[in-house]
Amino acid sequence: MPDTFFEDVRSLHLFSKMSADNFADLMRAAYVQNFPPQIELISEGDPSDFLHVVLSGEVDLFARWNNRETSLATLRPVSTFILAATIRDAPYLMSARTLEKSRIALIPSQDVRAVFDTDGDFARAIVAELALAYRSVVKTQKDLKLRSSLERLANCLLRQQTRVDGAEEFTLPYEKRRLASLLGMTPENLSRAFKGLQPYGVRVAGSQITIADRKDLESLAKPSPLIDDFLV
Amino acid sequence: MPDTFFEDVRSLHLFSKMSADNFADLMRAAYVQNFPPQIELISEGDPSDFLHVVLSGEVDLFARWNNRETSLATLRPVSTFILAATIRDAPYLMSARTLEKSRIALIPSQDVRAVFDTDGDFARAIVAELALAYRSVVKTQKDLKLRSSLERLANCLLRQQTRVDGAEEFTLPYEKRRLASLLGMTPENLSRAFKGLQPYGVRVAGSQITIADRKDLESLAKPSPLIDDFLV
DNA sequence: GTCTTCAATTGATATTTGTCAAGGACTCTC
DNA sequence: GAGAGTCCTTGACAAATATCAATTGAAGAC
Repeated sequence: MPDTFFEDVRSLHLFSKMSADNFADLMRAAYVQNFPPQIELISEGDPSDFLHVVLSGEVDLFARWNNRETSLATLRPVSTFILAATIRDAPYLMSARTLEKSRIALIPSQDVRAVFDTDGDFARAIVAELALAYRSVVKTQKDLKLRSSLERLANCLLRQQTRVDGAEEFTLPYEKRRLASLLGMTPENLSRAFKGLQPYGVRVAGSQITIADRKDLESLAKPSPLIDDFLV
Repeated sequence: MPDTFFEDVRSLHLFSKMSADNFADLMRAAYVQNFPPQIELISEGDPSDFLHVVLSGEVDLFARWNNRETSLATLRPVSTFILAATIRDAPYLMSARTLEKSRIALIPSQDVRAVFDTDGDFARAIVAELALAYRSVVKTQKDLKLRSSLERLANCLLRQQTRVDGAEEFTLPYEKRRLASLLGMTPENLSRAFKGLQPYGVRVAGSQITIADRKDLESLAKPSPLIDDFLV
């Protein structure tokens, strides 16, 4: 094995409580690969041969239909993806591409399923992970169906500000056109939405965002823990 | 216990493989209640005290924000709901109301979590259920973000036709305004969308739908197993 | 430095979707 | 069968969002 990515993987909630033996079993057939940016790691519809773990870099999950494309999530280290497909032994519903140079650990799906069948702790960890993922998608769906694009952007900025401990000024974690896609709008509309937030004290300079008065922005955004809080 | 709803519950994938003892434990504290139509069973934000099982009738899962409301799913017997909240001991993300007179079994969440911690089979069944639910929401999200409302309706009709074994004529399973909400549009727009499907051979009379030529409608809808197939 | 490239923005316009108000169709009750 | 209630539909209009084309702006290559 090139180096000890073991530690990184083991540190994930998903793997931290399982027995050492079972973890070793999982890691035996796993391997790590480095990918350049803009590589399509998996394509929707493919059989789910591997559970993926982002060790470094950044990965975009997206979906295509009828020549259209939309981003569904962005993954940063250390996190797994395509867990549900692996568990159900079903085809991927999303495609994934690297956004930057990334190290990805690949764990054969059949090993995951085998250990899952014998290790209760692992099964419980998977449950917790899936329940979290499920709730996260439900929140996104509420965001999409209940809010206008301006409101979605406002709440997205507030969430990001919370993530950086409330700093008045911060950097957008995504390219703007991908942010637009994540929020379910076009890049052009995102530009206009940023302008639409100026009256609420939002200043934009490149990817630098300044929120002059959080309360002011909240009066428009009306953030709700049942949509915007990651952990609830 | 009033009668043997045990059998109905036990027949669910979720409970069919767990040990008889553990199932009995779960059922000991469970009870069944009959509700009239239009009763709000649970409200988003409430603590998840019970795992619910629809034994008969019909239940609507919906969400509210800022005086707006949207339907997220409709449940028919026999199925559970609010599993993820129960598992994570987190507040409900959706509200639920009966649409008709319904019998609901209520299983205390703490019992579910307790058995889940000790019964590996139950934990694995929950994993399978959650993975399915997760994938189902992801598909809905793809539907919402990648398709126009006309395309969503077209695919919804094709899915329904598949559900009734391809019959040319069938009945809509929902009230139209709730269908509109499920599809993320207004009732007015749903009416217009039905008209927009006339050129593709869709005939509407009340809740009776006739699809003259499935191929024709598919040329517009472009259904994809990765969005429209329930089991994939 | 200049050039190239690509993302981001802007303006003009088209399409989609929502809103409001009115009317029609249906069921239910009495 | 008349009336009330509800859902659905329709039309006119308004708002939101997308599209297309052109321009600006910033980062890297040379």
